[in-house]
Amino acid sequence: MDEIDELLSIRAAELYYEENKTQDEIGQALRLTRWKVGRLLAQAKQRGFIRIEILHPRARRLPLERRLRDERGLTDAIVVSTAGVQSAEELQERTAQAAADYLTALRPVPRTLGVSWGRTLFEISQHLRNGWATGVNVVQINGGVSLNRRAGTAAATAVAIAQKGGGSATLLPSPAILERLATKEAIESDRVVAGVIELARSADAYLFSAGAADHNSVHVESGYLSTADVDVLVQKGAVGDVVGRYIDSDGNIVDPALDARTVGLTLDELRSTPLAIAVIAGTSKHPVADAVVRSGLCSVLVTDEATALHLLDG
Amino acid sequence: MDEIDELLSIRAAELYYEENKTQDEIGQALRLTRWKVGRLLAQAKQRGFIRIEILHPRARRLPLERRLRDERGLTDAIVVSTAGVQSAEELQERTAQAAADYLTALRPVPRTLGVSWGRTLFEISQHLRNGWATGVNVVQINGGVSLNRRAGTAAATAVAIAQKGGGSATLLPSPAILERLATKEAIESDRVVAGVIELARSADAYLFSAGAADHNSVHVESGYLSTADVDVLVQKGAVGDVVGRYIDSDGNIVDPALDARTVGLTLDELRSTPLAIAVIAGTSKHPVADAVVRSGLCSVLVTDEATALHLLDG
DNA sequence: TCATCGCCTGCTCATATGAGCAGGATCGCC
DNA sequence: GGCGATCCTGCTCATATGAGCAGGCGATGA
Repeated sequence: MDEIDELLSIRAAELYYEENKTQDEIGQALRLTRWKVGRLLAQAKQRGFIRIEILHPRARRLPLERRLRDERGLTDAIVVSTAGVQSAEELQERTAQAAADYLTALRPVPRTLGVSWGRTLFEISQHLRNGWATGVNVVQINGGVSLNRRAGTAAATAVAIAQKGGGSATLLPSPAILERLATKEAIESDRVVAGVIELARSADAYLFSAGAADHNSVHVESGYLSTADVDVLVQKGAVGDVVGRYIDSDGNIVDPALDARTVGLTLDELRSTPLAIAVIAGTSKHPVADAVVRSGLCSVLVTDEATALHLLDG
Repeated sequence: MDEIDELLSIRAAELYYEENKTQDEIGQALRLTRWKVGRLLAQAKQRGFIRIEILHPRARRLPLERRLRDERGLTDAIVVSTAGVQSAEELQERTAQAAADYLTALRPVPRTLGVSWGRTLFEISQHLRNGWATGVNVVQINGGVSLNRRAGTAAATAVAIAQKGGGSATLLPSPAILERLATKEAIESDRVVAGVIELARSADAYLFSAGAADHNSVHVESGYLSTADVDVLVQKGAVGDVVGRYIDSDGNIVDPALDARTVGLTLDELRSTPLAIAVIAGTSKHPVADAVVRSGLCSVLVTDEATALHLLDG
């Protein structure tokens, strides 16, 4: 296309999209046939001169979703738009809303849903509507008895999801990470705990997020890890955690000893489930999102536009 | 419209604009009739959920142009898009390009074109193509013999416009501002100078820019005014200058004594001409652009999107 | 309870747009 | 300069979209 056609296609686009003229009218104005105008418009679109954006907190990016499915082998993907987002909190909220929408629309409705806990999961629980499902039982898939004043959000999350879905919650009565391996093994052999974990293994679907490997982690906030612990993990290559287990950029466990002290479903168990829904948004989580998707930890990903682009770039 | 319809309209817009589905297909997917889909899309547009942008350096904003004509009484308006502009220079370039395009397309072709000088005018002269007109004579409308090393850009501007338009330039051989009123009157009574000014008065069209009242002014750079002089003018209410004459926000001369020492067409002469093309772009020129348009100093305005919005806001 | 109003729905018909094709101009290549 | 290949143009026809309208539905007030 030469420069004249390029300019004409811009003029045509202005008249078509901003002035709502018909291609025929544009043809008369620019002394072209209407077919030529149609072709100019098609070229303007194809060359990216025309940008159409859907500006709405609930808007999604279907082309990115398709690419994630096709190029990253996901069963499904939900990508929320970042257009007009002012803060990280807003992005988090949009993503949580989308995850809640996804759960609500999920068919067949899972009878048992395994959930992790954290800021993202809590927000999802808040965005679910009463009656989002009828009779969904929720089971925690990793340890979540908090050590400090934030105690209870893990439980509150699972309970809220269950109650709003007309079912009940089964909590995993255990810390996330234990100090000694022996204690962890003792807890896991407890009949109640073992039963919960067994139930968790049998869930129809799993919903979890991932944490970045930084000092803002809920594990630091909850007192399971110190900032120094996190620094060590990062040095060993950790990019973040999934259900309390820290992974490197290939999705491998960074510190097997630490992992052995972590209560809950293992990553391999998660990987082998047919419906694992990961909800991961925000710039700080790009590396861990990448690891999760590459190593097949989730079959469904709910994320934001920027993260999706990051995943597809590599 | 209730929330359900709002969400549906977003889903429909995604499928329509991002996935190129027909309204009928969308209807099947969302279990709606195609008419409902059409209405949802219309509402999404009307409520501003859909934003269509034309991304191109040469793109214009026809709705803003129309509003400037209708609401600000301009004969014509050219508004360049600011989408994707990185720097003030880029904006300046786009606007100069648009001014050059406007001149080239102008019908009837002016036989004599009066021009001012400055950075904007120089850039316009550079963007004009050889043969943009056949036989346009150019005449300077304000004094432009520079006092320092930048000497010659005023002349170069007029000459370039004339040469590329297949005509010749008539320069006004006088400084822009003289130190003493008597000198100014003496120069204006000189036969050559008087002849040039007479020719300038008879031009078919005028092309000029406006300067902001700040220390970056070409008058400071050229040595006609000191930064202190500018500060005084600003204190008296100056928002900028047109053909070397400083005006306040109502378009009135700020300092009549200074104005009397300024050589060239007066503002009232400019106001009474049928075709006065002002080219004004950039945030720093918003106040002076406002004054120029409000006081009827131009009949045609070439500007950028942000400036246009500023003009229409008030 | 019922009449009335106004909005919404799904239609018909007119118009706008896109797909595909045959002829012709243009370009490069010898 | 001649020749073929390629691209481009303007058409026909099929499809998609928008305007406008009649009927139905629910809300509202007597």
